[in-house]
This record gives sequence, structure tokens and C-alpha cells, in this order.
Amino acid sequence: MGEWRRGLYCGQVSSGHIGSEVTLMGWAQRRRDHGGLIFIDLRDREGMVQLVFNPETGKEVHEKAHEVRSEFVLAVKGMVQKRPEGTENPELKTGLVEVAVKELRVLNDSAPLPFMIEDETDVAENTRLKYRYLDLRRPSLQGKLILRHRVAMATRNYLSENGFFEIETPVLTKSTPEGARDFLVPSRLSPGSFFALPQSPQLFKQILMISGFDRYFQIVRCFRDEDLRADRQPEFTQIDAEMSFVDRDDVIGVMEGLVTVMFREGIGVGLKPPFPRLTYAEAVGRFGLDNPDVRFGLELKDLTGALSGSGFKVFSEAASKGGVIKAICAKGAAEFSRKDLDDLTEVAVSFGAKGLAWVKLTSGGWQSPIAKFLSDGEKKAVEEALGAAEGDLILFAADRASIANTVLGRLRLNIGGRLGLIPEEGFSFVWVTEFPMLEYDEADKRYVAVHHPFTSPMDEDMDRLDTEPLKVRAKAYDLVLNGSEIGGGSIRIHRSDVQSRIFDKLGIGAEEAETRFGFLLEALKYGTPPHGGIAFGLDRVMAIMTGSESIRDVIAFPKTQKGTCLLSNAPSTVDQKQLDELFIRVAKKV
RNA sequence: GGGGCCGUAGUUAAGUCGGUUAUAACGCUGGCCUGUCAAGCCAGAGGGCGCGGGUUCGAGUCCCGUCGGCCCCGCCA
Repeated sequence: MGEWRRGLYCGQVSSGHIGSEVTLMGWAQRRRDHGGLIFIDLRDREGMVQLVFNPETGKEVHEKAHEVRSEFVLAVKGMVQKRPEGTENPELKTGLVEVAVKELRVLNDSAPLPFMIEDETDVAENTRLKYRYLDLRRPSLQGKLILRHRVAMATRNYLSENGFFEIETPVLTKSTPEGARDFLVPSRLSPGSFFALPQSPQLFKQILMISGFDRYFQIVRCFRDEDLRADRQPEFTQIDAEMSFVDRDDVIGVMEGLVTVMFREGIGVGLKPPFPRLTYAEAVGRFGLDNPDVRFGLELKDLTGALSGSGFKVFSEAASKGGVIKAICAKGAAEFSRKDLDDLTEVAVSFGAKGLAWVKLTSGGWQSPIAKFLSDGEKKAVEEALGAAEGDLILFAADRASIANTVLGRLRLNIGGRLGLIPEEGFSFVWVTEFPMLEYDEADKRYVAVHHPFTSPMDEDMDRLDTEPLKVRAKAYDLVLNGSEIGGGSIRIHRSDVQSRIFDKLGIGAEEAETRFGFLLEALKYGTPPHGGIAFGLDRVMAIMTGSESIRDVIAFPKTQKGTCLLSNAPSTVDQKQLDELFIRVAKKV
């Protein structure tokens, strides 16, 4: 490079520079060697510009250009000139001009690449992850991370302007028994003891409210040692926020402003808050899931009343056992093939159904394995409840409410996809509120918190805590975007007596509460303000904003589904010396 | 813990009923070529089919195991 300094980025060269000399540095995207003229596309993060080497005007530099190969790192000095008439490239931002190179310095060469640096790639993901630095040279992936930066900046600016302070919380912290599996870090100074990496900064942000900071936020890495999915990595990033002296609607209001700014600054999309809201009961009742995709209809209808006395045993028994009979009606889906129905049945079974009852409404009436069990009156009632007409397909689920809803909710998404009902463009937000406080864990034989143990019950439900605990609703809320949960929060418990009561309900005894959360219970005694907050999954937001299939596409160095890093080969074994210092002995794999 | 899909040149894929020397495109190497931009034309190198067993006269093709990638259920307060 020597004394040369870059004047501007390749992607910034424009007609305004015609006639001036520029110094550019970047990577050789591709060389087109005509024997005489040589063209090289020089690429950097801002784009590409065409370099021209003409043997008649520069024999020596032309000779040198001959050696250039893909991804060589080049520095050039040259004159920006208008491209000859008819050779402009409208595909390129810089396509009206080119740089006639006078001097070339090859700053570095490159071995032949394992794959080409281009956007339309169909290279296997494991290869991409092994050579992530090359993958990240692709403009599309680079663009996603640059967009992520802009959204993070917009987040910091907005929250700062709204009185939030960014305050860091510990990464080495205390393991807590509730929730996801912790990543543990051994303590050398306290042999036999372990830190945990935070699943979220939940307790620390509450304590910051007790300290009187009033409003806190952090763009913070969180860790959960659970199995991975397309939208779940073991380490992920939350936009974490907490506010004092607020209720639910205050938090929602401020956060709608945040989301609006993120989308405006990120991709120039104008959102119009307030976003619609559904209670948990409505969401599950109408869409089957607590993360409803409200971009299309196909809603669930309750037929328990109409069919509880049905001659079809599956229906009548479900009803008599306290379950529900529900259905969805897919318009025009009577043409689904046997194979389609088999696929749908498989989906239903995978989510806990014992089978799938269906009806095709044909010109000849009900075509269905269960038609013979239903009276004409019942058929009529079904059609009316669903608004069904000839050409439609009706699918039933009769089971415990939780199973029936889940099954139909999933079938709804599947059929919505098959029938092309889900819009490809657009961002559809919905708040889901009034979640249940508790659910019963059959495996552990105890109540567990649906949100987390620090979530406040709704005031009007407090007195049901001991009589009907499952009916108690929490001051919790989730933000759902296009059917994905992108954020969730709650108003917290700010009284130590209430917090103790909830721990008790969760089967966390006084003693255990003391060991695990004693510091919080103690802190709550010293003038804790009412407070609440929320956390957004930044990776998920970015994946949706960029139309990515997986959050791996918006994370620079993601892990594979087995939780490994193909680039660095982490995790790995360590030296015996390291283990000895930590007083750790590795057990044999069973 | 479980279900499904996939591993063949550097990359992406084809490979029939098990049968001579495993195909193609892109990339790579060399040559020709002065307006290309997925440059073009010609020539060439490059793999033994993820790995380990087994069946067979013979396995990329069949069987068993194993490793790895992806999707999903469970799990993820």
C-alpha cells in the first residue's frame, strides 16, 4: 500500500468524478481478459466499479493486470472516465463510469476459492460456515449485517432520546433453576462453584429499577443451552428494556415507538401504531396459537356445543371429557388429493392429534369418512358455523383444548401456505396480552410460570391464586410479527410478599427461594418502584426484516444445529492443566 | 430422546435393474482474443463417491453402523 491512501469506496465512484484521478482499494471480483483490454471489477463494502487496463496507454500496468485473479487485494490509481456509448452497465450503481488504471499495486493474492463470492449462491451451508469470512463477502449477507447495525443504532438513539440509560450487566452470573438450561462457567477462585451465563439480564434490570435509574436498556447477548432451531441459537441478542412507574400500556406505547423507528431507519417502512391487540384467550381461540399469524383468515370455530351429542365417538367422548371440538374451513380446498390429506394428517399427529377428521363439500354433499355418523342437523350446524360452501374442505380436531387448538393452529398455517393465503410482503404486528400466569407441568407435577416467576398477576385475578391458579392471568405481553414471537415482557412483581407467594405457588420453598433469589427478595424490601419491561429478539426481528429463512443469516458467526462453530471448531477439548486449575474431572461418556 | 431430508471433482448437480476407464456445468490451469460486465473460443488438469464394516464374481448404487449439515417434535420461564 505504501504511501497510497484510499480516496473513496469503489461503490461510490460516480459521474461526478469523471475526469478526476482516484485511488481505490478492494477485492478483484472478476477479471475479463480480452487479450488487449482487461476489465477487472473491483469490489468493496460499498459496491463495485469497473477498472480498465489498456495496453496502448499503459503497457506495464496492463501486463501486471494479467496476473490478477479472483479476490486478489488491489490498490489502483486511475482516471475516472465516462464509459463509451453503449457499454454502460445499468445493473451496476457505478455502471456509467469506469476507472482507467494508471498504476496498480497487488496488495495480496488469494488462493483459489472454495466457492464464488456472489449473491445467488446455492453452496451447502456447512461449507459457507467453515469459510464464513468468504460467505460474509457476499453483498447480500454483508447488507444484512450492515442493516442490523443501522437498526441497533436506531434503537440506541430512540431509547436514549426517551430517557433510557444503557447499563451493562454481568455475563458471569448466578445459575437459576427456572427456565432454560444454563451454560455454566467454572470458578477457579471458588473451586466446585459455577457461574452461569445469563439467559437474560432479568434480575439485574429489576434491581437497576430498585436503584432508581428509572429507565434502562441494553443490547445484550443471552445464552440458553437448549436445542437449536432455524430461529434459535444458543447465544442470541436481546434488546432488553425496563421502566419504572409504568403499567402495561405505558410499556407497549414506548415500544411501539421503538419498533416503528427500527423499521423506518432500517428499511424505510412506515408502521402505524398502535398495533392491534388480542388477549391470549382470543389468540388461542381464533388462531390456535399464542403467536398468531393474523395476515389471513381461516380461523378456528368452536363446534363443541353443536357436536357434543354426535354419533361420532371421537367427538362425543372429547366433549364429555371436558375437551373441545373445533374446526377450520379451507375455502376451495375440496380438491386436495388423498396425498394432501395424508400430509395434513401427519401434521396433525405430529402435534398430538390422534387422527384427522375431514369433510369435502362436493356437489354431491358431504364426502367424508365421518359423514355417516352425523345427523343432517349437525351437518347443517357445522356448515353454518364455518360459513362453509361447496368446494370447501373442513378439518376437525376433538381433544383437550390445548391439543385441539395447537393442531388446528398448525394446520391453519400449513393450509395457509398451500393455498397461498399468506402475503409475501408486509409486516403484520399484533400484541398478545393477558397470558395465563401458570401452567401445570405434568412431568414435574407442579405449577410453572408461563412467562417467568417475577411476572405480576393481574390485580383482579389475585384472589384466585389459591382457588383457581390456572385461571390467574399475568400482566404479560408478547409482540408477534408475521406469526413469530419477536418480543415479550411483563409488569413485574414489586412487593416481596407477593413475590414470596408466587415462589410458594411454583413449589419453590422459602429456603430454596432464599438460596436462589434471596438477593432479589431482599432488594424488593427496600422501596421497589412499580416497574415492567420487555425484551426483543433482535436476531428474529432482523431475520424477518431481511426476509431470511434463518437467524443464522443475520448473525456474523452462527452455530450449527449441533451447537458447534464450523469456523473455529468450538467447542473443543482443553488441556489437562486447564482442567486441573478448575478442579474439573471429565466423566466418561455413557 | 425421537421423526424426516441430504452427503459423488474446489462448487452445484446427474449417475437407470449392482456391470468395462464415474458424467456435466461453473470454477481452476494454459493458449487465442481491444468494449466486456455470468465476456467469448480452444485445450487441459482435477474425484473414486463422508467414514467403517458387510453381502456379491463385481457396490457410488443393496444392508448395518457411524460422522456431519439442514428441517421438525420434545425442550426453549
